This record gives sequence, structure tokens and C-alpha cells, in this order.
Amino acid sequence: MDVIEFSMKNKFLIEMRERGYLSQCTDLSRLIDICDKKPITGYIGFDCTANSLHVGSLLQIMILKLMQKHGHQPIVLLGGGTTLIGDPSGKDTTRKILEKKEINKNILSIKKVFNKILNTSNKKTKPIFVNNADWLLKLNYIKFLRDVGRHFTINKMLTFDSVKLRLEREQSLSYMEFNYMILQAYDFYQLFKDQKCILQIGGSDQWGNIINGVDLIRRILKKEAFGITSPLITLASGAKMGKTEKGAIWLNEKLLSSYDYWQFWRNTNDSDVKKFLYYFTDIEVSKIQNIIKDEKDINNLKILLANEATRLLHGKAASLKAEKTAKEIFKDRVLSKNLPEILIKKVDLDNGINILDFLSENRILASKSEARRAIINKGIKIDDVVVSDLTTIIEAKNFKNKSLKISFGKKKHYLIKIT
RNA sequence: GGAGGGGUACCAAAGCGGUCAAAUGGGGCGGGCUGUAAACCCGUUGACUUCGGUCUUCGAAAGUUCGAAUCUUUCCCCCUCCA
Repeated sequence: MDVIEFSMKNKFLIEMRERGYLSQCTDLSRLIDICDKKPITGYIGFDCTANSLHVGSLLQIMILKLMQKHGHQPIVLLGGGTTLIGDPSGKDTTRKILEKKEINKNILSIKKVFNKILNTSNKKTKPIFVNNADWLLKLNYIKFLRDVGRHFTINKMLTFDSVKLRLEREQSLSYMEFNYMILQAYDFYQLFKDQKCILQIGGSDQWGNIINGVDLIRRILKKEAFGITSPLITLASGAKMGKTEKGAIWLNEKLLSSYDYWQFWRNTNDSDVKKFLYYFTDIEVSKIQNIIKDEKDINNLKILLANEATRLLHGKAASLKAEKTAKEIFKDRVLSKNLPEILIKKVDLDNGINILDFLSENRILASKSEARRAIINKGIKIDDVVVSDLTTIIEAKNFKNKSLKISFGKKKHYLIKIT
């Protein structure tokens, strides 16, 4: 970590540090001076491999939001061009190569999240969206090599972790991916020229890519640019945040409901809660400090975290609703009206539906085998009664008040209704 | 271009003619304990099944065999060393 300026006086950077967003900076004291004098423009790049970002990118978005709070201009760079190549950082194997069409679709979907979390009403700091495909796809290979490529030495490129680790692990690294860092450096250069963007922020795994951009700007334009990295968030469990394949915590509501999103935060590990309040809420730092001091019940902190994080992304109403639903399910043990609903036709019930068919057909579980296993493991409940018989039939007479609650595990509940 | 090594389920990694739907570890899921936490313990982890089995799966295709993840051939991909 770089030397922290103890006499730091710029409010934006102070809060960056207080919230734990600051890991490394290329030249912190210079940046402080500049931020003090006038608003700056900074950018963060996002990968467009999926049709939604997940919580792993949330910290970066929070940083953009913090920039806005202090009057600085954020640029959201959507890597429509670089996603065609694939960032080798932190990856052992080459990423799936996507087609342009798919990437553009992803970009549209990803953008929505930024418009929800960031402030779009203040004209001065309204996020600027750029897509690096706009300039990268136009590049002329030979011209690019002469203008930009000359500033990079292979010797140095080989020392960057993204490359070095891949080679050390005897994983192949294609020439295509090897170029990624140059393209990212070029992005920064481009934004510096076009938008007077002097700062690039990224996760700590982006350090190498970021300083390449700073260097390139200095070499070509003889101008000063800055880079900041945020710490890589690892959970108390050591796992990377939001990483699991199946249980990815998506930010788009279509992929993960606001209730499940709320639950994700509610289930935060004890030792992560306080940290997360600084990271993922916009409660004032001093207020968080007081809350932590006064609140002795860690579960209340988790609820606060869940409420605030959900509010930022899905809005106040969704957050309140999720909290209420959770209270009904876990505290009051009553049948909540806000559970995900599954509607079935009355005719289908006439002959009864086998529980296994029901669970798999309604996608509560992926297959009949999985449903069978869940029942054998006592994981399925109907109206809070464990189902132990694989041949259980669901019939109209099981429905009290025209509805039925089916639970898988302790946390997943569905309300079945007859239409 | 030459020589050698390798591609196994979500990941890592064993198996090297039948007892292999494939050891083991991680991850996932469920149960127990609890606080909707962690740790820990137990179970489970291809699909379908009339629970007897059946079908698909060990890079791809073809073949040998009563029988193949395991042997042969071709092809594709990866790694190491040499040029």
C-alpha cells in the first residue's frame, strides 16, 4: 500500500479512505492538490461479459457515487471493445469470447444498474457513459503499433501480474489477451484527451492496467494522470465476493429479485458487517461510527445493511417490502403475501400433482432427481410440515384459503395459488 | 518443424480392460446446532425410473473386445524442452 497522507485535507479522498475504498494511488498528494482546486473527472471500466454485473462490481459503483457526492464527474466505461478480447487479470483460462451483438445486449442491461445507483438528476455530475468499442474498433493496426505500441516494452509487460501469473501457472495466454493491457491503457489515454479524464479507478487487480494508462498519457501527451485502486474484497471466508457460479449475486432485478438481494446482505458474515456498512451504504461515516458503537445486536446491523444496500439498488419501496417479508417469514412465522408466487390452474389439480413433478415443473428444483433428494434430505416443507413421502400428491383440498406454502430449505419459500 | 507430457463431472485431481455414474479434496445444496451468522457435525452432489433397472457422460470421431474413461487409429486442443 502506498504511503497514506496523514494530513489529507481533500474531503473526497478523506471519505475514500475512511470507507476503505483506497488501496493504492499513483501519487496521492498530487491528486489531493488537484481535487482541492476543482472538480475532476474519473472513470472506471466495466466488463460486459454477462448481462448483469454482480456484487463484485458494486464497490466500484459505490466509488463513482462517492465521486458524485463530492462534485466530481464520473465516467462509466463499458468495455464493449475490450470484452471482445477478454481481460486476463485474475483468470487462469481464456474467457469465453463473445460476439459483438451479445455484448451490446449486455451493455444495455448493465447500464440500467448505473442509472439506478448513481445520481442522474444533478447535471454537473450526471454519469457519462462511454463504450470503448467506439474508438477501439476503428484502430488501424500499423498506426496503433507505431503510435502506441512503441511505448510498451515486452520486458515490462511480462512483469505484470496478469501476465506473469498466467505464465507461472503454465496456463496459456494468447497474443490477443496479451494486448488487453495496452488497449486499456489506450482507453485511459483516449478519455484523457476527449473528456479531460485524469483519474482511473479500479480493483487492485487492475493496478497494472491502470499504471500503463498513466504511463502512456505521460509518454505521449506529457501530461499527468492518476490511478487509484480499491482493495479486493474478500469475505471473512476468504472467498471472492459475488463469485460463485450458481449463486452469483446479480444486480439486475431480472436475475435476482430484490428480496433475494436483501437476503444476501442479511446473511452477511458477522465479521464482515461493519466493513460492509462503510463499503455498501451511503450512510455518513460519522453516523456509521455511532451506530456501530451503540448497536449491540449484530443482527440489527445486518438488517440495516440489507435495508440500505437494497434501497440503493432497488429503491425504498422494494427495500421496505423485503424487510417486511423477511420479518413475516422468520420472526412472525406467518404466511407472507410477498413471497414469490406460483400460479397453477384448477384443472391441473383435479387429478392431483405429484410433488416431484410439481417441484421440477415449477423450477423450484432443477430436476426430479434433485427434488427427490431434497425430500429425502428433509428439505421440502408444505405449510411448514416436512414432506417425507416421495409419492405425496398435491390436491385442491390441501389449499387453505386457496394458497399453499412450499419451502425448500429454511430460506426459500413459495406461495402456490390456484387460478 | 523435432522430442516428450497431457485433455476425466462445477473446480482440482485419482483411475489406466469388467467390482466405474467414476476414489479423494474444494465448492454447491439439504439436515443438525444456532442468531436467517461463522465454526463444527451428518447427508447429498448426471438424468429418467413401475426402484428391478434404463439412458447419457471421462477432448472428438471411428475401431478392437462378450465388455472401454482405460487398448488401437485419425483428428482437435493444451503444456514443456529443442529448432
